[in-house]
Amino acid sequence: MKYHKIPDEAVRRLPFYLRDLLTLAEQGRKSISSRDLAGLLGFGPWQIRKDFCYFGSFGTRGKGYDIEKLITQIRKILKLNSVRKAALVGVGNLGLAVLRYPGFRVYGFEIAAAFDNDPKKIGRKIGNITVEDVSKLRTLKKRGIDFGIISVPCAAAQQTFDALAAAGIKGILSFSPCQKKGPEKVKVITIDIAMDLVRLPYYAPTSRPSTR
Amino acid sequence: MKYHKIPDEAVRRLPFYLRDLLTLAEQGRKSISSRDLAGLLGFGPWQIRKDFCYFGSFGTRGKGYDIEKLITQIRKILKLNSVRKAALVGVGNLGLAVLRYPGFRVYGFEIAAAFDNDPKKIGRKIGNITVEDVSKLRTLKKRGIDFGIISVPCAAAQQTFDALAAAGIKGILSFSPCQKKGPEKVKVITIDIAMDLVRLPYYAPTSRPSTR
DNA sequence: CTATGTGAATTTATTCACAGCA
DNA sequence: TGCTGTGAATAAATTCACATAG
Repeated sequence: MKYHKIPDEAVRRLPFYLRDLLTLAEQGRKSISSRDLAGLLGFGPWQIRKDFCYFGSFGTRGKGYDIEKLITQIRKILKLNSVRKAALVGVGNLGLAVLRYPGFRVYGFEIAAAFDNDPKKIGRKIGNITVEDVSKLRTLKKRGIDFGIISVPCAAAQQTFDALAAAGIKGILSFSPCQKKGPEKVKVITIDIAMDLVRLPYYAPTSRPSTR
Repeated sequence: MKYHKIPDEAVRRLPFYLRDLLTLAEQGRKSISSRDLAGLLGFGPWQIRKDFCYFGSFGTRGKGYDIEKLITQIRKILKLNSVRKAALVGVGNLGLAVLRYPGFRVYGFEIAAAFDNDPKKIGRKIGNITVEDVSKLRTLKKRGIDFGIISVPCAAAQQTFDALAAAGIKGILSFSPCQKKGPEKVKVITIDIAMDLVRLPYYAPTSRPSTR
């Protein structure tokens, strides 16, 4: 294998590979060919072989890919080989949904703390997490929490972002479009549900106004 | 302007343009140059001019783009020029967050109905929406609801998807990775929060295990 | 003289096609 | 023979550069 700058698109696909491979492993499946995996994911076998080839070569010719080995490799590439801890800021409905969602664990991710500025919420226990005051954010580094999730109202997003950055957080997943990034080395991924929802009508066939 | 097949990436960017343009309009701003808009969005002015050029030419040379006109145009392109209605299925924490989120209106989108299969939730009122039994999904078409949002547990995702498709829904935003698409003409956009969260460590600088 | 609109150039990503290993 | 690994070919998207309109 030669050196390649890894396409961002390939990195974006890795979690999806991991997701389906974990399901396969759970079902007791031991190995899979690029063709079959492609079938599950809905794109071509080339894509899969090409993507894996950017990172190394961990298949067996004539046989396919060993699922366990592949999972280990992708985890390593994504730096999920040891547990990653994230702090959630903003315990509203969305925050609660994230806190209660059990699905991060399987990827090696753990929501390890939750914060809010509402006294009525502080102290409340959700699962094994107790909601803390946002002023405690500075303790994150000490606690080995490197990632943050922002689910606060728009108006509070920028200051939350700044506080997380100041706390030494390395990456942030934000549900608010309202923090316009500062001059940071913090990786930010923003999910704005409206941006996706609003795109549906464009693709809808023969869309008619709902005014009938 | 000549005919162009519109790049999917350009379509994906349009809602973001719309978002920032709406903010500018709200601030009373009347026009903006591709350079300034690019500054807000974090990419180059070429991108913006190129994207708009795929759809027509609605700027004024030497002057910039008229914000109101641009908003109208983008709305038209995205087929958001009349109100679009969506039904939410699955009133859990995530569903509630979506129902309570006031931010879709400004794009011309309205959550017009909510469904669940839990008798304890059916009949409950959230804002001006009353939660209905999922068996009522077949009434959607009649009510002019063309889009669906799936926020049900994984196990129920496939049947929810099928029910929405059977109800004549044109597009679906799903928060579940568990509906593997059938042979449909329904456009599906899936958001899997884990897929984004899990990507953060890859980009994090000098990521160390949190095991110290 | 400013800022759009758009072909052309460049970069990036996808798809192909096949050599080579199990 | 079957399926991977990977250069080469193709397609797509981004960036440039400049003619052109206001």
